[in-house]
Amino acid sequence: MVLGYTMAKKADRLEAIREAHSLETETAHTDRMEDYLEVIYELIKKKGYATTIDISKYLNVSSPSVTKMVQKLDESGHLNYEKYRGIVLTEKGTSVAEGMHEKHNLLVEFLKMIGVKDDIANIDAEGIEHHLHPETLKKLEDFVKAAKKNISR
Amino acid sequence: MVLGYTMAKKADRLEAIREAHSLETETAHTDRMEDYLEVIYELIKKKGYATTIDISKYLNVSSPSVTKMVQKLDESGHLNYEKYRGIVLTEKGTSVAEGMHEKHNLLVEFLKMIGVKDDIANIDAEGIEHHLHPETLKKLEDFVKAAKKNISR
DNA sequence: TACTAATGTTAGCTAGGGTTAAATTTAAAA
DNA sequence: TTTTAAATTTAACCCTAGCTAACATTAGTA
Ligand SMILES: [Mn+2]
Ligand SMILES: [Mn+2]
Ligand SMILES: [Mn+2]
Ligand SMILES: [Mn+2]
Repeated sequence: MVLGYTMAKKADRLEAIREAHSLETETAHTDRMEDYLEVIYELIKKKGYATTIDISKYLNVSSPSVTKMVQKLDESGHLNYEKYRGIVLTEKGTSVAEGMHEKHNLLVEFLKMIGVKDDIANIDAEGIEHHLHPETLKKLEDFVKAAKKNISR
Repeated sequence: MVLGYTMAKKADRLEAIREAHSLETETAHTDRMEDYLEVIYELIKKKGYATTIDISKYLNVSSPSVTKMVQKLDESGHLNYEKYRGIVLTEKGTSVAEGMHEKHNLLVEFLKMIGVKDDIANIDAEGIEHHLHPETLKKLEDFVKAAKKNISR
């Protein structure tokens, strides 16, 4: 059964929190970089290119903030940036962006499934998408898939 | 049925992202403040008091970082702080901390339910707990409650 | 082609949250 | 009660990510 689980003895909450906070981030990029990459990716997918102004519009930040972040993403190898000319995602940047897209997708799908309304599902997905362990992602996928199957039965 | 939902036409992802990023935070406290309050609350619950060193240990930060944040939390009215003496959570601080405790609880419970292992559930809960809309929280509660009922049937 | 409007970038500043090194204060031991 | 050790705080920094104002470039219009 999907929901077969056992109630573990309530382990020390503080130890769990300590464990959670003691992890070093191995990703080498920040949540905010992920947000920018996500938007750049969606813009390129939709219009073929991503302008400073469009990025700033969808992230609700000023254009200088976009320029600065784009320079940083160029430095970190997530995209190639030519001043005044344009942005191209690298393999690396595309991979991160696609990951965000999938996570966001999955989360919205799940949230809507349990009855959360569309706009709120998207708002929460935007926050949660940065904090999913691969294992969690996998289990959530399995769950959503199984739930879909049950519905269409 | 718990999982009755309809597949909405895939609305523009960019618009959804824009909507999500256009929200002003009405909470007046940061995610990090929430983390500190959570740990302080758990420490006091367990030992009766929360020292600088213990807080630093469970958040994996240096003691000066703790002192600084505690000063800020005093300023914001979440706790009363007496230099070198100690910390007492106010009504306001307690309320925030209890909220974190509940959200963390609920998330771990749900994640374990779908098969995520204990330690990873806690790690993800620690990240996600700051990004749950009240509506999402409610639906997740309902879901977990319903799932529990089904198991014990 | 010359001028103007739109777009993009740079400069300089802010706030949040973190660090290490150097005081202070409190607690423990002699 | 003095001396030493532990805990805490302050000082002086760092980095991320944001902003406004000013400047530079590109694109569109006359
Ligand atoms: Mn997203
Ligand atoms: Mn996001
Ligand atoms: Mn937590
Ligand atoms: Mn947390």
